[in-house]
Amino acid sequence: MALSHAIMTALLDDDLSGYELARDFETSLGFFWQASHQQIYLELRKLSDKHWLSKREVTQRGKPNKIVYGMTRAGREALAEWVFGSTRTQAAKDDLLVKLYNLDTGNAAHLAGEITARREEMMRRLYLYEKIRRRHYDNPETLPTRRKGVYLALALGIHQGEQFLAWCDEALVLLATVKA
Amino acid sequence: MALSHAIMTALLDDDLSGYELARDFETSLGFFWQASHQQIYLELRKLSDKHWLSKREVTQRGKPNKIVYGMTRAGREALAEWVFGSTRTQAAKDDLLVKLYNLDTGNAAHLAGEITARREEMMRRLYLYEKIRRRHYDNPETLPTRRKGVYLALALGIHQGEQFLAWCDEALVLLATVKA
DNA sequence: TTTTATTATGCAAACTATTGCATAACAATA
DNA sequence: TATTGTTATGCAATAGTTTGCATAATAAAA
Repeated sequence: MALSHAIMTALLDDDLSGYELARDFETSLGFFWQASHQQIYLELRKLSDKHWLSKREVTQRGKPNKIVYGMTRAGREALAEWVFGSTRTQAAKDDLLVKLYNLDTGNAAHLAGEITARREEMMRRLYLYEKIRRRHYDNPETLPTRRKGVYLALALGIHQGEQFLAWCDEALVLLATVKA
Repeated sequence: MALSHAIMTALLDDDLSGYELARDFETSLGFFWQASHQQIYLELRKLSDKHWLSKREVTQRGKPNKIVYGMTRAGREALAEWVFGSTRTQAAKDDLLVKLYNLDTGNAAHLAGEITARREEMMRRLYLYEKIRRRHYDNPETLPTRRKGVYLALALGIHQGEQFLAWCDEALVLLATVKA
């Protein structure tokens, strides 16, 4: 179970509310780990019950109040320990690949459409990635240690993304050879 | 929910028992969709209750009998319909990337070890992929339609895998610059 | 002033997945 | 003969995730 660890990782440097976490998870760490707000709120409560996170209510003007969570000493220790554990590779479960196993003359055009949509989505994402990389991670060797790790995650995202675009192009060419 | 669809996809051409499916899921389709035998048996029962799969007991000599499942007309229709639905991209949830966000001088060596292990695992997998590709998918344009789809899934696996190896090398170089 | 959007948090039900345990037929080995 | 390994299927408990619903404060627009 790693959602809790992903959340704690997001709280390493900043204290955040559930709402802010949910928003941030749509970008940055969320590129590598997604979660709905329901899950995040649930996990936050569990973690603060365990005393791995501290919570405090913040009064706001013009907005509803929020509950801000931050890492405790115990939380940092537990997270650091988790990093030392070993992880199994998890297969990327992707509907699209299962669907491709079902390719026939009737659905080739539909699948080509899905691949085109994925391609566009990936283009947008790569644009974001690249923007972040150029702005904050231009010279990886000179970064402070932790940022090097973040850079590597970003680099994998970029490489895999570019690879995916190339695959989409190959796939679209091959799918075009399937006559309806 | 796509485990049911992955199972039906595996049964498109051959009738298989739960045990055989579980074994096959460790290779082939299983590269893109993993499931434990418990899940598979459960899903098989659900699908045959829905009459999307037929079941029959096969008497064996020298081994316990097995229950073999096969696609029904209704199952094929439901699967074909599912292929036409649209799919959301699911974020690859990978512990390793979350761990990298926690990079520090204390865990750099450990993470390098994990990456090395992943690299070796991917090498073995690529070896398998390549063997399959050379043997069965050497000339994609001339394949029958459905096999073209399978080829594309394999091609993505190969491309992403090679990309991953390159990333591992980059990561190991950068991690080596982190002083303990 | 009613509606709509944003910020903010949560419950409950249903579904999906993992872990641990259990059984049993048969073969091969010690 | 007792143990171990392979084939074969399953239950139960727990954990994790998704979906649908619900609430409420405030701001901005219609």
